[in-house]
Amino acid sequence: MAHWQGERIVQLAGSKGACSDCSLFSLCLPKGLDDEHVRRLDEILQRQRPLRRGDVLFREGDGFRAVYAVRAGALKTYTISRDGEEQVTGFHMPGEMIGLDAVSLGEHPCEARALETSTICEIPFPELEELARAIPDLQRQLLRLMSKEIFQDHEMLHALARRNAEERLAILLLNFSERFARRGLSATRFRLPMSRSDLSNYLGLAPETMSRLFRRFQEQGWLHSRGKEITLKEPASLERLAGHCQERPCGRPTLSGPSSAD
Amino acid sequence: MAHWQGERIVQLAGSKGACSDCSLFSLCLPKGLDDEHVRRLDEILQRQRPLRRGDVLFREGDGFRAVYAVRAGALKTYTISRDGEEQVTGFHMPGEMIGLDAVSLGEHPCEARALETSTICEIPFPELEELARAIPDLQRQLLRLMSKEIFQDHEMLHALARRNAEERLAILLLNFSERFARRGLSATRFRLPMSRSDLSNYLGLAPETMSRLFRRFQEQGWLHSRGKEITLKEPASLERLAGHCQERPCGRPTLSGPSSAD
DNA sequence: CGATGGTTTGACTTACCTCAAGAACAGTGG
DNA sequence: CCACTGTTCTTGAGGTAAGTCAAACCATCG
Repeated sequence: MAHWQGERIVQLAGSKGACSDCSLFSLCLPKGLDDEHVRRLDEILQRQRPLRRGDVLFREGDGFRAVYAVRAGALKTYTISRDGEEQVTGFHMPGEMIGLDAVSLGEHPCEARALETSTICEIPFPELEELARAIPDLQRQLLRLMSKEIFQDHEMLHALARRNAEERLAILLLNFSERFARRGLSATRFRLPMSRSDLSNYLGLAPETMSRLFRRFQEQGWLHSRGKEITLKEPASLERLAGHCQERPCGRPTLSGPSSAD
Repeated sequence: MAHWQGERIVQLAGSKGACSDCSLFSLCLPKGLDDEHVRRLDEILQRQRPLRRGDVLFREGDGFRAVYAVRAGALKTYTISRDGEEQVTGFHMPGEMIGLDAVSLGEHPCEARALETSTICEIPFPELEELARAIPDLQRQLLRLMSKEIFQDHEMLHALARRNAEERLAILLLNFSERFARRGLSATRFRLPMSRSDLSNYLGLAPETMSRLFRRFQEQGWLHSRGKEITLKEPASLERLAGHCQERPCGRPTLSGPSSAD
């Protein structure tokens, strides 16, 4: 499977400090690492890549060498079926991880593309594996991270298989709300970095349906949307809709994204 | 979340030898382990549980202590939403793994139930983690296993979001065909251990639709089905249907189940 | 500025769901 | 071995949520 090397981001920003907000790093800290470990972790987190909107981080079929942590911006990952059709498999916000689905095949089964100007940390996988062996907490964290992604995919399966369009959108909006809130941003006013068609694709709907849904939600007074800017005015109503989907009585995010913390 | 301890399978069959066909074990062997490692691996794979049709391996919310490898029989895993609705998240055949989605939460986010008389290996997770640290190949295998599950879930997302009912069934049938073949069984004649409603639930369809699909496929001469017994008569036709979904030109299983090998 | 691609809106179609009623099947106990 | 009973499966009729098509609208950007 050949790729256009031209479009690829080859340049690695060499210098600058480690991204201390990267998930693996921050997650390990609280567990208490000794200086030597911090230093080594720091070392492999050095490299950063700047991406502009539309830039490709990796293509389907690319050899798997590293996983990536989003520092700033946002990316989407998507598979491409033989007829060229895309299926968005996830949106990735700061602090979240990309590429874990490539470990088993040894190549990336999906493509990752920046939705806006983004910076990401490249974490070479062999080094990470090696280090995980030395640092039990890191190994555990890595396993947790992957496990969480499985768990979230299962919630998404549930949403796609059992929920109607309205419920899916409600789930998604609350999911993003929760992810923004976790980063210390507003849970009710935020900017969705992806297009409506990316959203609709992710939710297994037609773009037209997505558009109609936003209008309906707005008519109900549940939210205000102006382009990508969203203001949730009645989160409770959305929760009522999404509620059916929640696996637990309350509190736990229903469809929390591929975030790093757990 | 309280459970009926009564229905739980508490008894652990003590004695008998390790299950040498369990995925982790068999997967590590080819990589060449020394005797000591084999012995230790053997040790934690000792315990087996016999399950009868309908028996519950673990419930949603159960504390996470171990992962499980299917030795014989078949199980399904499913989440339960607040309104009591089930969503089947996977079918698990011999050599495949259950419970990896529980690592991050520390409790099982889904329920596992035997579809027929089954025996499974319980693999205590702390011991497994510990051993993975000592045996690099095992660590890698574990990461691969989880990565593969993510990858497969993404294929399933694609199927649910972008494929119609016929295509989904074709994909599923070929998937099972491939899984049976891998175990050395016939790829064209097999017995699906689950009910039509489990199948339909998994594929995000109504049971009635499933029934109609089987009839249609039979009318087309693509297969013969008598209850749970399936005979694929024109796999090529099914492949043509499912083909749209394949991520790669050919060869690779489209929606291969949570199997151990890769 | 015009070109391009994303978004909205409306009219129409359809794949799949729902409901309901039989038919086949699988246990269970006599 | 055969009724009996509760499931699961099948089949049909009819409804509807969401898709498709097509056109207008609107941002963004060279």
